Amino acid sequence: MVTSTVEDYLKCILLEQPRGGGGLVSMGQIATALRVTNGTVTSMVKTLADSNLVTYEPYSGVRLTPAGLQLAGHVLRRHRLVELFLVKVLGLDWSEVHDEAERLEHVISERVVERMDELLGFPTVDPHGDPIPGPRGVVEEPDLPSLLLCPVKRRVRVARITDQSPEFLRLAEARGLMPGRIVTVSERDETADAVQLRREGGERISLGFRAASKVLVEPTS
Amino acid sequence: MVTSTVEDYLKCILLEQPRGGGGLVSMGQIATALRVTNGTVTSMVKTLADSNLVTYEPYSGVRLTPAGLQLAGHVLRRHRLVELFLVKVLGLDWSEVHDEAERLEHVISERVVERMDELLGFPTVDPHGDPIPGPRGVVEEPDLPSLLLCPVKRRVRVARITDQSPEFLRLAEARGLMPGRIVTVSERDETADAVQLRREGGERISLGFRAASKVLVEPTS
DNA sequence: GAGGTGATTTTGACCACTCAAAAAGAGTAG
DNA sequence: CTACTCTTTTTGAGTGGTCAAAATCACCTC
Repeated sequence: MVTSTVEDYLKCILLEQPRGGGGLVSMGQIATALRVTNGTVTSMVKTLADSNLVTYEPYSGVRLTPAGLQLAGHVLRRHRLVELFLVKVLGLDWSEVHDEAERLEHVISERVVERMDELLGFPTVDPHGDPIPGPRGVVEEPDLPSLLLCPVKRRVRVARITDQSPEFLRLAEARGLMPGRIVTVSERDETADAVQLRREGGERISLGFRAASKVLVEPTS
Repeated sequence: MVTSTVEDYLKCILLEQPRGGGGLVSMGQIATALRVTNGTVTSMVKTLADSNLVTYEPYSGVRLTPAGLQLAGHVLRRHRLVELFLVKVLGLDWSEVHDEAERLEHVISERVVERMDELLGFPTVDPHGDPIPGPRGVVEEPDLPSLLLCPVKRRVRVARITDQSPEFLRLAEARGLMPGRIVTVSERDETADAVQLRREGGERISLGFRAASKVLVEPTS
């Protein structure tokens, strides 16, 4: 039986694992992300390995097996679909849906997932711009630049916010930095640790480097 | 912390407890309903009593305290609202929503409950005709006669189906016995254990006593 | 190589929930 | 009152998940 704790570990490993899927995820990473002690992770990871959901190399880290990857992908699919559903259908704020989805992702059946998917028109991204894995649990995370790395003085479209905390999301919303919005980076000041933007319509926004790195963008077509 | 197991026990006691709320619920009743052994119930009930959610009289039974009643009422509210939501908004069949709601009732937040309630227009009954407790968790279960006890040759309205099993619900649907439908009991035959009905529109239906007792009706106004 | 530092693993314990089986109580028929 | 039955309670054990603290390992610096 796959418990919701197991699902949490798998999803966590999927999210922590470096792009491409080749790398190992350390116990400490998982422990931090899941707010659990190191020892707990070690023992849990062993049972995951016993179930062939991860390969575990002591003192080095874990990697998802194909089975683990698929399971994690399905959990992530449910999570992101639920987030979008809560925003679009139930009218919740995008800053409050993460925790809710964190619980719902473990209990909704495939039937319900299908219905939500249909009702939402088979969406590809959630309210934060995170890609929604397909029905087979496969995700592809496009490699987008952040406001810290994108070309200057070019119109770009906000594509994704990589910090799910309510605080940051509320800030992003207040600044008009939701997926789909068009902005232009007018200047970056290394020593001042500041990025200056202009929103379509003219409003000027200033962000620290740390915040700017959490806003991913794509070129306007 | 109120675990979902605790919620299950409380909801079960609420549903098993005789109308009016005065009576005691036995360990065996709970064990059967929850598909758990007697010993498990005894020990669990003790911890519920320690948390002041029930009063426990050894060898006799349990009764919900006001705190337990309120908690159970909230769980039931979530359960029934979710059932209706799944049918009305997600288009699931009324025969498949019970199990789904059984899990969802433990994880949805008050925010989500409020939104669902609003979206559904503050409904008072779920798809099976079961009354939905109010925001304070208070339920009142009207005392309705079944097809076994209602007046003969009088038009009555189907109000509630008291068997949540998919099999029975599918049967009821096939016979057109959903809440709101108008029927007339034309005859009851004690020895044949059969109840004959006529649906509005003329179609004749035959039910055994056991099945007939699961369909509650109210007089047409 | 020899330490030292930081991460990892092991150990022993605990909590919530569960079962199977044994013990004890309640109620009934004679 | 006795015997029998049915229910309830107790006991002992197991599972999944967790922690704190001790032991161990890997790696970097000298």
